Parts: sequence; structure tokens; C-alpha cells
Amino acid sequence: MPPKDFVSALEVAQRAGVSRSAVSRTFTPGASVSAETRKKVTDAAEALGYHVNELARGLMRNESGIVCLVVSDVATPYRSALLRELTSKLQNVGKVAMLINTDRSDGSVDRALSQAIRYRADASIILSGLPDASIVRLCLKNGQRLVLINRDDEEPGPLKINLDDFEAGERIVTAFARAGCRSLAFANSEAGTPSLMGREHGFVAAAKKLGLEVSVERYGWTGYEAGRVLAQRLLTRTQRPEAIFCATDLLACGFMDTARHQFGIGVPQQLCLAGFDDIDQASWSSYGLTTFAQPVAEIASKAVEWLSTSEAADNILHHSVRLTAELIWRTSIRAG
Amino acid sequence: MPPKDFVSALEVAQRAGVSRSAVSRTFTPGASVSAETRKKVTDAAEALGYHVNELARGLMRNESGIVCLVVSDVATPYRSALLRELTSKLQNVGKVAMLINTDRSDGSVDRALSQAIRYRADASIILSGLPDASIVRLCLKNGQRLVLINRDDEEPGPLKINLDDFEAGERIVTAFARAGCRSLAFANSEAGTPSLMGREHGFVAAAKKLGLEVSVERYGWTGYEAGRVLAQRLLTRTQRPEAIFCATDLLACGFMDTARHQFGIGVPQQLCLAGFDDIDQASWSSYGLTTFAQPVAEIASKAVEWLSTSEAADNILHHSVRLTAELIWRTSIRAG
DNA sequence: AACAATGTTGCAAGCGCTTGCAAAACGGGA
DNA sequence: TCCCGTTTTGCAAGCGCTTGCAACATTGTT
Repeated sequence: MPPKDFVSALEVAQRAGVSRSAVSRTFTPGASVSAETRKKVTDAAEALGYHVNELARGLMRNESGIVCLVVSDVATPYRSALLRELTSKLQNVGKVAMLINTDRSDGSVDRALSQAIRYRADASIILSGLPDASIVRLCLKNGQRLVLINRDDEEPGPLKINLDDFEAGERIVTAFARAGCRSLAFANSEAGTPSLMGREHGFVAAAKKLGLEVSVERYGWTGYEAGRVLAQRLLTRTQRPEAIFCATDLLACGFMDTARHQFGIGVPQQLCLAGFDDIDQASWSSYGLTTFAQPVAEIASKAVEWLSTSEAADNILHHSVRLTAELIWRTSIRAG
Repeated sequence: MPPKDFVSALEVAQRAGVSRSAVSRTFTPGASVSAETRKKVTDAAEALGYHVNELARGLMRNESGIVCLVVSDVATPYRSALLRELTSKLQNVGKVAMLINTDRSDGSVDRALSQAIRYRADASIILSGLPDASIVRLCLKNGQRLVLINRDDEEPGPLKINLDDFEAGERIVTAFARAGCRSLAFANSEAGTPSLMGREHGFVAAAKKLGLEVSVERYGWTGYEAGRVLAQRLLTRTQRPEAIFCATDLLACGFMDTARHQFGIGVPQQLCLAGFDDIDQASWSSYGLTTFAQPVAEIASKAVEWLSTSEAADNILHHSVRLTAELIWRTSIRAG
């Protein structure tokens, strides 16, 4: 195939007049090399255009420096924001991100993970989809670390990062109540992931506790279009809810757009609305959506921190972290 | 570090009662193995949980299967859409995507590329930022293929994928003219990339040719906030333009929002607006933005097609492809 | 029955690197 | 000056894999 005429450590060694090991050590942080040798080596390397072969290094060290990011719906605002944080933080600790897209058929998470294993990834971070328990065990057995974001799972071993979804559902109910809303609804997708359901359950529970009317509608995936459909359904009911909590911002945007443009309903005057994620669009002046912010930066930090932590510290670390979603107050809910 | 107790081909060979080479060949498409041996090997591999070590394989084959995606602003709608297409198409041809985020400081593209070299990536796809010419030569010399998307460059060797930006600028002028607009403006960012400037030049040239008034305003990056600022500037002029072409959709959304909400200007009644990219939000009913669609799927196809093409065919291939951006007609321009 | 053509298999070398080990070089007391 | 403790260096083994080569097995042909 391609020529690939890479210069090897041997060539560098010869030009520098030192041994092959010397050049290896020069490029290994913390190895013992005299300043003089190091200089000779780096000069030669520079001149020859030498670059350490991470494949070979990974082979020897049994540590590739690769972290797999397993994700579906990459093009979605929340996902891509998380991706940005993750890749940049990984780079900061000298790791490299391998992106695996699981948009397509079933079992793709498993396929992805087995690819991660083939490349001897040091770790995998699962942003979406849930791997088979056996695969999880396989990863762990093979010394691979696993991080599950917003996807609860019984299996022990992986680090699980979750939000206080249930509590967020509760909190928004009090906000709605304070705005004078008596009948509430939750607009959800049919995806049924733990975080989505957590929000739903918290919301419903709190509403009931306060004696407010509450109902749930579920449809499609968590996108803009689904939000439109949900609006159709909820806003044509004989008893129209006065406040809607959408499981995601994308849903909320679609909902708000059809409420306003198709039904001519004023938000927040006639209808209060809230979302979840705090995607960029939520702050756009067409929406001004009150929503819960996913702490993406913090999520990413926790994840890569855990990955770059040593084995020893590992054991004393909690394998589950729970972050709180901050309520960002904008204009889609009436002031009390 | 981690235990990493991987099972090797040798162990599989022993369990299957064949030679090490046999198991290697079993996992090499097109190698010569009898059905019987293959069965024995796959059974043993299954039982032991064997996974080919791509690091070692890449080392031998001098072909890692890795493709580097060099990108900044991953979280931006257009970029993430392109990323989605690219990763999924790469997976289809059996390659794996390594994501390199260049959001940060200067020289980050060069650093990224040198990382790509260290991992012996078969190719790099540059979605943003322009590498130093010397680095480009280094990549090519090292047998790495390079794809430059929307970033023209003199250097021969890489595949360059571009759109008909200039022509798009021209086309939208006639659309504006047909809508009865006599004074036009182009809202650009200060990024000054070739594609952005191409749109600008085409727009200005065509406007002048038609004898229409035209001006240009540039500010910040190509995001929503910059669009707001551009609107401030353009809409407070004594002679307000009747039609604005924004260099990107994000700019257009910001522009439209402040035109409507801050200045109370009706779009398209009092102001015609167009964008570029056709991000999801352009179709949301709050915007209904008339815009040019980036053919992301086609761009991705061309890119990975070129990467997976053989060396021989390589030479007869054009090293530059030019795709056309389709004008998506929505409601931000008055009907003629 | 002998032979050629074809297909399958194992051997062993080698990809580019790291690293334990022991030898060499160095530096500072005494 | 000599000796001992501390770097620094080179050697060589080995990481897990592929692949050219030659040996071997299988089959079909005359």
C-alpha cells in the first residue's frame, strides 16, 4: 500500500551516535538520560523527522493511550457539547479519543466496544446506548476502564456519572406551582433511558404531592420533531395543561414553536415551559427557555479524572458520581 | 498499570491445535485457510475471548486503520453534522476515527497532525484550521493521505473538497433582486476562511454587476452572538439594507432574532435574510431560514472514498472536488 | 500409477519499540 | 590516589502480530 517510509529509532540512534535505547529513553518522560545525550538525540530526531511510533510503544507498554468514545446522535447539540469537553480534556492528559458512532443498527454498541478492545483502548466512555453485560465484563477483565454517562446499570466496575434527574423533576414542579399553574404535563420521548425516566418520575411524584393535575405524553426520539408532535397531542386536549416540562431542550424547542406558531399560544403568558440540557439554542432569543443545565464540563472532568487516576486510588474511589443540574432561569416560565 | 491480561494468538493456536500462523490467517480476510482449520480457530478464539491486537497488526502491516479527524468547534451544528457523516462512513469501510480537537491555542493543528503521525494514521481529514505547509509535506512523505474540507491550499497532494461558494453568493443576489431588494449587505465573520470569503466575493461581485447597492460588515467568529452584533451594526445604519446574506446559518439566526425581537423588524416583510449551511435550526419554525445546504453526506462520501481508493487509482483521480450547495427555499425571503 | 497444479500449513524472521540488568562512567570523600 | 555510591549507557529479550518461503497434502489429468 502506501510507501510509509517512516524513520525509526534505530536511524536516529545511528545519526546521533548513541544506542537505540538512548533514543527510546529520550522520548520516555522520567527516564534516565544525560542532558548531553538527550540533546544529540533530539537534534538527530529533528533532522530526520522522527516521530515515536505509538503503535509499537502501546504494544510494549500494554497501554495505548487511546480512549474510545461511544456515542450516537453526535450531531445533537447536547452530545456534541459533551464530546467537545471530553476530547479536549482527554488531550490535556495526553490521551487520544477514538470516536465510535453507534447511530445505526442494533448491537452496534457491542461491536464498538469490541473494536475498542481490538485497539487495546485504555478505556471507553459510553455516552449513549447500553452495552451488553457480558461485554462490560469483557472490557473490565481486559483491564479496560469504563465510564457510563447518564446510563445507569447494575453491573459493578464501571464509573457511572449521573445527574439528579429525579430532583430536577421535583424542582421544576415547584417553579410551575409558584407561577400559578395548576395542571401540568410531562413531554417525554419513548427512548425510556434512565435519565429521561428519572425526570418524569420526579416530576409526576412532586406534582401529585402538591395535589396538582399531571399527565405524561411520550412520543418518538428526543428531537425537535418529536416536540412538535407532543405539542399537537397535548395542546389539543380538551383540558389543556398550563405548564409543560419537556424531557430535553430539543423537545422543548419543537414544543414551543408549535405552541406559538401553530396554536397561537403565548409562552409564557398562556403556557409555561421548561426543558433540560441547556443547549445553546435554549438561550437564543426566540426561545429564552428556562431549563436545567447539564454540567458538561464537570461530567467530562470527572470522567477523565477517573481514567487517569492510578489503579491504587481506584479502589477508594466511588464508582458512581452524581452531579446536580442547575436550573437556568429564563423567560419561558411566568414570574410568580 | 492495568492488568490487561489479553489472550494472544498463541494461546488460541495451542487450544485449537494449530500453528500461530493459522490463527493469524483466520483473521486476515483473503488469506488461505481451510474451512476446517478456520472452524477450530474461531471456536477456540470464541472460548478464550480472543481479539486481534490492532496495534501489533498495524505495526506489521504498516497500516493502522486509523483516520484522524482534525476539527475545531465540534459542538457547532454544521461541524457535528459533518462529523456524524464522516465517522459513520469511515466505519463502513472498516476504518476507525480518531478525533482531534483543535479548539485551543495556536499551532494546535500542527500538534494534532504530529499526533496523527505518531499513531501512524493512514490519513487525516482537516475540517478546520490550516496546517503548516511543512507539516503537510511531512504527512504526505510519511504515506499519510490528507483531505482538506472547505480550506483551499496551494500545496499539491491532499484532496481538497470545496463548494461553489462564489456562485452561491451570486445566486442569492438574484434571489434578493427578484424579491425587490435594491440595497444589499453581506454579514461575515472575521475568520476570513476561503469559503467565507468566496461567498462574500461572489455576492459583492454579482450585486455590483446588477447595479445594486452592497456593503460588507465583518465581526467575530461565525456564531450566533456574532450575528447579533452584526445586526446591531447593520440595522442602525441610516440607510438600512433591505436584504442580508449571512455567511453562515448561525450568524443568520442571531441576526434574525435581533432584527425581530430587538428592532421589531419583520422578516421577510421588511428585511430579507439568507444563510449558509442548512443546519437543523434553519428549518425550525422560528426561523424558516432560506439557506444553502452543505452537502455533508456527499462531502463525507468523497472524502472516505478517496481514502479507501488504491494507490494506483490515486493518480488518475482529481485531487480537488467541487460540490454545489443547493439553495433551500424557505420563508426568510419574500416571494418575488 | 505418475505427475502437475492447486491449496494449506508451519517455520522463522522481523515490525519498532521498552526495559531489566549489568557494565561503564562519573563524582566526591578519605 | 583509591574506593564507593550514583547516574548513565548498551545489550538483548520480548510485546503480538504478519508473511515469504518451502514443505506437505489434496485433487484431477493423462
